[in-house]
Amino acid sequence: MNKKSAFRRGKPQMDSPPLDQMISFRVSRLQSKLNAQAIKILKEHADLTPTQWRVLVMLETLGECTSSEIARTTQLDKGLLSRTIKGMMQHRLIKGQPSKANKRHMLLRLTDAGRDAYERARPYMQERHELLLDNLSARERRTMFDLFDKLEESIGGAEAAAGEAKGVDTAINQRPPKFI
Amino acid sequence: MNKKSAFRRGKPQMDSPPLDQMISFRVSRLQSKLNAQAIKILKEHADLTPTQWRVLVMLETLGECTSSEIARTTQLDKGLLSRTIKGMMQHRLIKGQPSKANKRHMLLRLTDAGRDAYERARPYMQERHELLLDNLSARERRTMFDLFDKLEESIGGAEAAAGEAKGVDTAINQRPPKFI
DNA sequence: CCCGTAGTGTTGACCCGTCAACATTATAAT
DNA sequence: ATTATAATGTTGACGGGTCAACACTACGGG
Repeated sequence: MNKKSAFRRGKPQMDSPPLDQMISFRVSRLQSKLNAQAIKILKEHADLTPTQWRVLVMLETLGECTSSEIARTTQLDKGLLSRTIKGMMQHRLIKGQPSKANKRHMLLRLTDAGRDAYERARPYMQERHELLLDNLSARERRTMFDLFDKLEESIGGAEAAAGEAKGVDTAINQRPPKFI
Repeated sequence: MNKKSAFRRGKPQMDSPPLDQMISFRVSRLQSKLNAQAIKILKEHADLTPTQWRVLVMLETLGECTSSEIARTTQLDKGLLSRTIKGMMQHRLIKGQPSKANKRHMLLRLTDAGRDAYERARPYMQERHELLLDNLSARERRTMFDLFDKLEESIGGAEAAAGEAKGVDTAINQRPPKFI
């Protein structure tokens, strides 16, 4: 006997399958939709990818910085960033000059073309963001980022707690109590 | 002159760069972390991928259904589902028999091995979910799914509104049964 | 000064999710 | 019945993100 919830399959609309109440699944689906929307807007108005857009935002804000600074701030993968930056340089959206103070660093800056692309996309991205906010109550808006923070923190905490056995969190050799 | 916010770059931790206040970016980062956590748990305890896990959850709930039913309910891509289901059949986690009523349909059901895998992973996935909820206040918990719903709805609305310009609708979401 | 360690950025390999095209079958229209 | 249209599921192609290995540089302690 199944302890099914109150929905049954069939043609008519079914309400709230169990996955809909799982945070991870909802975040994943929401991300897909947001990402698809962003891809479309950015491609249409400035021929950018979301990651390129994020790099532009960071450079616009920081003025001049390195790849690792962006990686730390955004927590984006450094490999992804390396390729993205390489592509943006080939497209002349940014330029990089080696730092004489630190030979490992590549100091990145926007080109005029980069700032152009940013300014072409910005109003649409902003409008989209405000559209997202418009449908939220003031309270929901205030709660939202707290939720993001707390959820991310929970994951970090769980990671740390699980990895506490060993110094390194390579994470593969964590014996389950049983099974496997 | 830049209208920078009150954070400056440098070695010490910087607070709240502009991307941190963008919904799409935060959802994307949160999804990455949640997904990485799920991948780890599922691989360790049941050798499943997140998509496989979701199919198991749906089958456990629905009892018997078709790929398209899962696609409609979860809004997962039908191509992704097709491959996932094929893999799960090869691993004997599910079995499918062609429907005699509708030759296009493949009726899917859990095997014992599939139910086993589900039961091995379930307690850990549940524990993880409760851990996520534990750090949220009751009010935040109540607000969270409203936020998911409203944000997804905003995107759908924007898609429809923006899509009238061009015929194409990019649509991750398979159209839900029309009837409305 | 030297060596071990940590940080920076590049690259290759890999997997997953997305999209489009397609064959097949069901359904609706006339 | 015939035909057009929609739905189901498969497949190939592609892009993007993740991970690990690597080379190179900087730094700190002996």
